[in-house]
Amino acid sequence: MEAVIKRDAARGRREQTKLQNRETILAAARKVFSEIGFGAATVRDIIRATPLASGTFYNYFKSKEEVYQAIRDDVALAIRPRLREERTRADSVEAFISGSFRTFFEFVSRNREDFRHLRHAADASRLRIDTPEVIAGFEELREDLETAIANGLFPDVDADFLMAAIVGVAFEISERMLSREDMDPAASAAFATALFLGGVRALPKKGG
Amino acid sequence: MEAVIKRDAARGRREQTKLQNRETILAAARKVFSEIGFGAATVRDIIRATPLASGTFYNYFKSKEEVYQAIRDDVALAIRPRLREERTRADSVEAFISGSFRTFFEFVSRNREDFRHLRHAADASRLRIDTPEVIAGFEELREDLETAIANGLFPDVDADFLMAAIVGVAFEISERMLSREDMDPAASAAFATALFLGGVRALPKKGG
Amino acid sequence: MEAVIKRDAARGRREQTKLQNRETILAAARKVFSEIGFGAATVRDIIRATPLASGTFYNYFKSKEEVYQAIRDDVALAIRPRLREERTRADSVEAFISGSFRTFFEFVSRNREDFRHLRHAADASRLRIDTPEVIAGFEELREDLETAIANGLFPDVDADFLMAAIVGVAFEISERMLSREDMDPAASAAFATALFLGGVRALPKKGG
Amino acid sequence: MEAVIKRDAARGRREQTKLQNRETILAAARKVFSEIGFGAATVRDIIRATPLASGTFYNYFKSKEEVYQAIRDDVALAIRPRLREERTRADSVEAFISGSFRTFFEFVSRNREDFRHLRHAADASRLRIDTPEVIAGFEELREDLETAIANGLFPDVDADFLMAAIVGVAFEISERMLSREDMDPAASAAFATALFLGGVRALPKKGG
DNA sequence: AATGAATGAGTTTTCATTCAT
DNA sequence: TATGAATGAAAACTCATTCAT
Repeated sequence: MEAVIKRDAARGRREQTKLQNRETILAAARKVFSEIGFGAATVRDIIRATPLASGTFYNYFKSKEEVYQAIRDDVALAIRPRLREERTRADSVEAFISGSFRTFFEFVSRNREDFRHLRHAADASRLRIDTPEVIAGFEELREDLETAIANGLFPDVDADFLMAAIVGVAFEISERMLSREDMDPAASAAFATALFLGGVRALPKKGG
Repeated sequence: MEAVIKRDAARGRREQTKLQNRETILAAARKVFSEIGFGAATVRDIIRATPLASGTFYNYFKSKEEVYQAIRDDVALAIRPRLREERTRADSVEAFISGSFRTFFEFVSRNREDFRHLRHAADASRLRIDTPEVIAGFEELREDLETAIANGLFPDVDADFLMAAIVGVAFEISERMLSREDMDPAASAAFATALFLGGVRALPKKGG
Repeated sequence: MEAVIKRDAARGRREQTKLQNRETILAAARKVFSEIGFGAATVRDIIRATPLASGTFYNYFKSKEEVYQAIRDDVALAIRPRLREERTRADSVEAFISGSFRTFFEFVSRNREDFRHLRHAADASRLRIDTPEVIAGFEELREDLETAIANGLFPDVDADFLMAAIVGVAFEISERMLSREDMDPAASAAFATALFLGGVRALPKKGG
Repeated sequence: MEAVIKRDAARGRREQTKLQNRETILAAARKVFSEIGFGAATVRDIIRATPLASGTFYNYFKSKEEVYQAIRDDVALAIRPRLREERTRADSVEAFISGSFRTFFEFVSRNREDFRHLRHAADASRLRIDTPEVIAGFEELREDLETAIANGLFPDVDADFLMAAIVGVAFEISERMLSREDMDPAASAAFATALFLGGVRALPKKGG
């Protein structure tokens, strides 16, 4: 009886197509990388975050490095069209900047649980981890900025530094936003947008 | 009396050796972290980069995390007074912003090895551990901003968000700067300053 | 169908190997504990007394403490049903007491290796870990005593204390018995039984 | 200034005579052995339970085995006269038995804190540890019994088994007693004494 | 004699990878 | 192809003991 039950469970798992197993591993890897970082992550960690057996991992990937590459590829494939669409829609610096921040802070706000756990990782420590997705997102942002500069939308500035500034402000303000009772993504976006469009003197007055 | 003097001399030498060993370990850790990243580094790697015995490591630190915190604290302790001085001297928004960024990027440039391990190509994860020293540095910035607002130097904006924006831009642009062959702290400071004073449209033209 | 049969056969063999490995480790641990004592024994000692690899130990047990508990549980599981049967059959105080002690000392005598490590000359410490199994055995004894009291078999005494007294005498006399060349469970049982039925003045004369 | 304070603290320690250091180490060892057992105890554990430096240990003892021997010697020296006195005073089986149990349970009751911590050692495990003192006490009890038998006070029974029975009952009932709200050493002693003088049928009725 | 940091051998534990089923 | 236990190399950590002061 018991054996039969066990066998059925096994079949259930087995009936996942190969593609599903691959996706299962990739999803687990994304989770693990975002939680403890690529360097500290072990193949065991990834397998443990999966219902699969350890040996199965090696049917799909040779190492965690290969998984990493696969995630980068997947993400790039999935994200590029959306970003391209947004980018072509922006017809001004204002639209580009405010659209980016609004989207980002709303995303953070909607997925607050995913972000918050990062802050409770180790006792007094804060971890900010660049998963393959995040890095790909950064690269995409730079490409978009370069395109915008080429199109005359932006002045001919250092796209790399500008990308860094946007990313830095986005992440740091997110953390502040997450620590507040009345999380307000619109206000956060307004603050960051004003800063990038006119500097500190253009910032909204407090409680205004 | 004589015995006391002797003992004190002994203690002096001993304490110095202790301090030197601590520095030896910290230096080795800085090297290892910057070479292979924090996540991938092991305590063994650190010990191996040292002439000391394995057990000796544990006389000074409990884990690589503790070493990391010590490095961060050292750095924060070194830069905080300089930043504070710069900001206290400032009599305009321009002086406050440009002084802060100039000091910060120059410090990062001069201590590039300590900062490089914050993010390394071989390791896709970025670890930012906020030790009490680091947090205190952030708080100092906020306090200075609040004082500047009270003094009418800055408009009455959200000091918490502004602090976050400054910190985010400083750290992210530092990383970009560190990854470049021709590290140019002055240019980095000019970029960040221009952004905070006038927004993207005030940014210096590339190669300008 | 065929595949299923094959798989089940495989599982059967695998499960058996697992069980055998577990037994191999437990046997090695019994040997090591009885030779050098529980406190002084290391996981390495246990592994070394085994043809298995070091990592294999950790597939079965987390620590030597866990091995110890497993041994205790095995023993308790083996003896509990016999004791219970003996006590349930008893129709007099004499039968209850003498049956319990006879069964216990005979069991100890037959499984002397499992019990010997409870206390060993080389180790001055005696460890008694009350796993759920062992505690359940004690509770069973108390329940049986309470039933016997309710049935008028025993006077209305403190069942908790009486249980403690029986357990204490059983374990301590076992240790003495195990340390003797001519282990004599019948004599041990006669001694304990006489004590519980008539006190020290009813004890058998030495060598009698 | 700080150095001076340190030096004074050092002098305070140094002014302990050699004998005091020896006693300090022995007391620490007794504590450690009773808490984690001789086998599991390390020299480090003993030093840690001391204000002394690690090297100092080796000025007094070569190993933990040597400490153990010293404790046994000390205890034997201190306890023998008292036991001899008690033994010579007892002029009947009743006096011997009831005196022993009364003394023991009162001792346990008065030192409940020392005994209770044994039960909270490891989560669900109970440890009973024979320190040198305890073992010496057992041996003394056996000698006393043998003397009593020789004097015709006790019948000619197996003194080793009788000692084991007394010890087992004393310890197990102590545990039960310690777990009760209304700890009553007199009642515990009465129970054990009645058992040893007349068997289960002579036990006091519950609540009587 | 007292100190306590250094040592490195030894123990504990984890991990990537293999392989029989 | 999936499974998951076995493996043993390597990492993490502890310890008894020494020795310069």
